[in-house]
Amino acid sequence: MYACTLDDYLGWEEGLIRKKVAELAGVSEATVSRVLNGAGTVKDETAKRVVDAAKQLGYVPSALAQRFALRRSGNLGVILPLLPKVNLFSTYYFSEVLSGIGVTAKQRGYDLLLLFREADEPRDYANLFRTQKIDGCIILGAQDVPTEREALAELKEGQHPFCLVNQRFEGEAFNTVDADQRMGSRHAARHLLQQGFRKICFLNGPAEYSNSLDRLKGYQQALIEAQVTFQAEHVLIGNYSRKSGYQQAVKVAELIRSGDVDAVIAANDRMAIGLMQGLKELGIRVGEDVALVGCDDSDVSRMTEPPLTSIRVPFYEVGCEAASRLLDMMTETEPSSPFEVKLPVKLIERASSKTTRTTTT
Amino acid sequence: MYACTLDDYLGWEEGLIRKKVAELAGVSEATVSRVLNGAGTVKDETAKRVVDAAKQLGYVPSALAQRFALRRSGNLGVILPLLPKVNLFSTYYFSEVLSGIGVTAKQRGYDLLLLFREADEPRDYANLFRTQKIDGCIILGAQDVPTEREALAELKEGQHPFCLVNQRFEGEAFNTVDADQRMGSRHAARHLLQQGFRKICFLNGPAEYSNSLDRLKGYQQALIEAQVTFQAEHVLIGNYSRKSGYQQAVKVAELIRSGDVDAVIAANDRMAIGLMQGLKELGIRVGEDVALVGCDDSDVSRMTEPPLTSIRVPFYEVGCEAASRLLDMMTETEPSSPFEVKLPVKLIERASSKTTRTTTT
DNA sequence: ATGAAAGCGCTAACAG
DNA sequence: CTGTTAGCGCTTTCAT
Repeated sequence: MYACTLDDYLGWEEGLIRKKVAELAGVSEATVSRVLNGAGTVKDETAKRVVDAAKQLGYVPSALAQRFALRRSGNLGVILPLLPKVNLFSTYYFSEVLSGIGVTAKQRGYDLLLLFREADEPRDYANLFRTQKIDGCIILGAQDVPTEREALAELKEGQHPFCLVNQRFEGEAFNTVDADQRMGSRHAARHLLQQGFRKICFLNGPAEYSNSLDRLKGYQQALIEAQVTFQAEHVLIGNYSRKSGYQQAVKVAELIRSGDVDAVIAANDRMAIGLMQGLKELGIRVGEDVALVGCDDSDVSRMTEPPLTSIRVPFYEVGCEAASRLLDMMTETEPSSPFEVKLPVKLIERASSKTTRTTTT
Repeated sequence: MYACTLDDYLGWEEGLIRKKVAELAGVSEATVSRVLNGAGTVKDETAKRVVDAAKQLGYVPSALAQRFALRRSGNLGVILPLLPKVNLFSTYYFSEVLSGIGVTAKQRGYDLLLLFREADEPRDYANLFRTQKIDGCIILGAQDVPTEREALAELKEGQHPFCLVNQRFEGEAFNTVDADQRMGSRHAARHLLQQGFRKICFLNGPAEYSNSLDRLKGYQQALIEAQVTFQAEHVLIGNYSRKSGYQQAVKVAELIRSGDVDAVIAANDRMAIGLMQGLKELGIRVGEDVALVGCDDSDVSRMTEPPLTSIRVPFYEVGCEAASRLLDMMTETEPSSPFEVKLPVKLIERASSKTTRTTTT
């Protein structure tokens, strides 16, 4: 439209369109602004003239100038770890959360600024606010390590609105949206217990992720509820990568062969799948010799053989919720109290956790 | 730092920091600007004083104001289809490309603005430039449909720098970075032919994606080179989803049973996996009764049983290349000619394409 | 209901 | 080498 305007071919400067619109509508530039923002009070008839003139000349206000004048970037920052090569996180997880955030932000007139955090890079989140690149931010893949805590404390200190996704920090009242991982692994363990498994091993992720601790707690809780004694040596640790699951297979295989273990819960699908492959190579059949449950219900859980029982987490909704809450907080005038949301999860039963056996040994 | 400054507690306005810095360093505000941008010529000694003063007061220039003054947003837009629910694209693909773009943009001082395109939404890419939200953009998941061609033509008409990833438009000289899909499926077909398979079926994606056509051509070319007659009924069409692969299994099974087909190439891994599952349910074993090759070498190709032979595409590098070329183009003064880059792919042989049979029927 | 004018924080001539 | 000054395009009082 703009490119085809007659005036455009006459060669006048870009910067003068606004004035042209005002002239064409027979009003001042201030009124053009008022109309296009729906702000102030303008007579319907003049408003119409302005809108028409703008359309005719193909005028669209510069978001850049608007935001500068308003001293708001209009951007919601999303900080996330660099994914490729290091496949500790599932791309499924990020895609879903990101989509949720994106759709919500868009609905509310915010743009998404994607900020990759490289592994070695200092976490200077506050600077993003100082430079006015973002008005608020959502942090994915945060870890409970000192540098992260410092960076977040600095954000809070500076009154910068931010929200963590899937990571809580003990002792700090940060805004958080999380899935109820504890309930998830509790369900998983219960599901196995109900089928008669009693020797359940737990392949967890690193303690830097609060999710790992939550899952462990849920597992322990279920055992206690079923009056099964918790055994520390039934807890193994991986790093959420497929490889780490694969490597633990040796250990798990031993436990199975010695009769110490008859079922396994893995803290995510990637490790579950690695474990499955490792066990298979060692001659142990998942779904027959041992039951297995994963976490995340990523798209690969349907693709394994046998299909993997898993905990479905509403990642898309987690993203929506985080963005929505954060934006609320950003648009409110009086400071609201920090939120800590937990979304429900669901056990999806598939063949990997259903053996024909009803009891063990 | 800023939050802890002594002056801060004295309650002066945010907006005056810059002046304070200038005063503290005993220079004008213009010199502060010069120093912080490394522009102009400033005596080393004064520069040092300015840097110190800025550090001491915790002053960081506002990117928002800078960009406004420079009339450049500093943003690289990335347009991509909304992923969740409709799983036609692999999240792996997007994560990799996006990471490549992100890292490259960051190195060159650009920020990434993520723009989700909802399915029903009009493709008004040009407006993003008019509003000065972005200075250039990369388009992922574009399709060869009239509305897309129009939107892109408008961009080109307006001289807006943009680059397509993994999609070319016949007859248009748009900037493109693509993988050599044609060579990929040619390799795939050759690989099968070399092992004695002669009845190779091709499960392709929709024609709206140039990749689909490229892959088909490579497949046909390999057949011709091996003097095997191409048969139109050996080409099936899915929509790149796992489900569509699954659904085609019935048809493929028939072809296999009737002895018309002994190997299959699927245009992506998702369909290959769906097909694999479908065939399995129909009692046909991939890697034994039929050979199968996928495309993308996504992370799931290693997780199937048997592992899936696939075409590895350097998606991360595709992202880097697209961003890099586009940024070059944006920073050059004289208009350069359009580029059309094709990155090499590689066949990754796994068990799904290696049967013990050496010939057929 | 509308116009005039002051600024948002920074850059970039242009002087000196 | 450095200070002065005039904008960048928009919003927003403050008058009228």
